[in-house]
This record gives sequence, C-alpha cells and structure tokens, in this order.
Amino acid sequence: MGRAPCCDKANVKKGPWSPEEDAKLKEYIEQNGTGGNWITLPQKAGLRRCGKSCRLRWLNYLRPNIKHGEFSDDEDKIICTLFATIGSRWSIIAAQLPGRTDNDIKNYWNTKLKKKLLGRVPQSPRKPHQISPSPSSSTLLYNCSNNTYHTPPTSFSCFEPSYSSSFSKLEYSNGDHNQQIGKHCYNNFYSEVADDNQKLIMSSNHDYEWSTETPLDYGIEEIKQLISTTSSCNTFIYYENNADGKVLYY
DNA sequence: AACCTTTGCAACCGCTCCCTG
DNA sequence: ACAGGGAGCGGTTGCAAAGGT
Repeated sequence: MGRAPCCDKANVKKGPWSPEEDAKLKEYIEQNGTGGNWITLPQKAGLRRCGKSCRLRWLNYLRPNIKHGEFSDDEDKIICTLFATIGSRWSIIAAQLPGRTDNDIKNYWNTKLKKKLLGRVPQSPRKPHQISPSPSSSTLLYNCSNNTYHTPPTSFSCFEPSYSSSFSKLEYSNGDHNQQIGKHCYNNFYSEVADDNQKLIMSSNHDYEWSTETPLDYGIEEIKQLISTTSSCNTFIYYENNADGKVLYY
C-alpha cells in the first residue's frame, strides 16, 4: 500500500493550462494569496487541478516578475559556476537569478547550456574512473590533507550555501557541526568552459574570470598527483556520472 | 508537399524534507 | 520520538514547433 495521493486523480484535469484557468488561478492568488495550502487552493479557486499543478503553474509562469526569453552571458556564467559547485540544485541556482525559475534553468541547462559546453569540450577517450565505495550522491570529495575521499553529509542536502553578492565566495555550513567545508575549496576555483579554450577561474582572492588556461581534463589519479604537488588545492569534487570522466577541480 | 527527426519547454511524477500534532 | 501529510525539489516525459530530407 503506497502513500495516499495528494489529490483525486480521477477528478483533476491534466495537461496544458487554458487561459481561463490561468486567469482564475492568478485572480484567486492575487486576491487571497496561496494561504500556505496548495492542496485546498484549487477547490477554493474553482479549478479542477491538482494543488501541485497549481503551485507549479504559479511559480513557473503566472507569478509577477517572471523573466522569459534568452539567458544572458552573465546568467550563463552564474549557472555554470553554481552547477560546477553545487550540482543540479536548481532551486538554489534560481535563487541567484532574479526572475528565473528552477524549471527554466533546468530546461535551459539540459537543452542548451550543457550541449553548448559539451560541444566545445573535446571528448576524453579516457573511461570514467571508478571509485569504491561509490556514494549515492554521485559526488565525492577528495581531501588531500589526509589523502582520503569522503562523501558530503547527506549528499550536500544538509548544507545551506550562502553566497556573497558577487558570487565570489560560497560557503557551506553543516547545521549540526557548523563546519565551513566549502569555503576552502575556492582557492583556484575551476569550472567548466564557456567558450573555446576558455575556463572560468576563481582565483585565491575570490574573483573569477574567463581565462584561456589549459583545460584540466584529468583522471582521478592525475588529479591526485596534481593535488599532491599543489599546495593551494585542498579539495576537488568528482562527478562520478560525468559521461567523459572529467573532474571538477578546486 | 509530406514525412521524419530534433529541439524546446511546460507539466507531471515520485521522492525527500520538514512541520505539526 | 514518532507518524502523517503538505511543500518543495529534481528527474523525466509528452507534445508542439521547427528544421531537415
């Protein structure tokens, strides 16, 4: 026996929203707010929709100040930077891009930005390195101070990043131990490419800029070796599912 | 012009988180 | 401390439009 459905599936409409439904939802929320209860909202608003569907429609399309259309270069850079840092935490990334929704960014990443990046990165013939045991999060942190791999607590989910206004510094704090694990990762910050031969580099003074330095397209062993000779590096993140085995190196 | 393939995006699904009783 | 339920999130799907043959 599974969990109870959030709504009466038989009596809710699915699929694209009509202009009439949009108008009803918008009018209701503008007059009454969401009331903090999406489940009962559709009934109150006179809509035959699931509450989750209403919430999604409002957040992604109807709410004020939604920005549609092309993403700017600056937005691209921010998305790339944050994706390289925190992965597919679209809601967090969206929070840094006013007017953009997580769904928008996710779609943009999956359909355009990822291809744009991958298309410009020479595919490595190297097979992805396997690390065991593999974490459920597909993310490993390597700490060269003690030569060990570890998984971020609950796959980063217990981390709440705080960003400075310029995104030049990100910090993660662990709620239980108040650790600031992420901060030291940003010396020699390194991210994915945005243009031919270009790399987004975050320097030790926490500024970032597009650079034409040689790409860091290494395997795990090479990275480990590199780390052992690079004093400024403490940590890198290895995305195990990365198709071509690339490492995001910090 | 007709058909097929690709692309882009809105929306759904199912899971986890978190709040409340 | 625990269970239940709603909110929020990320992955995935479906479909219309655009592009290619």
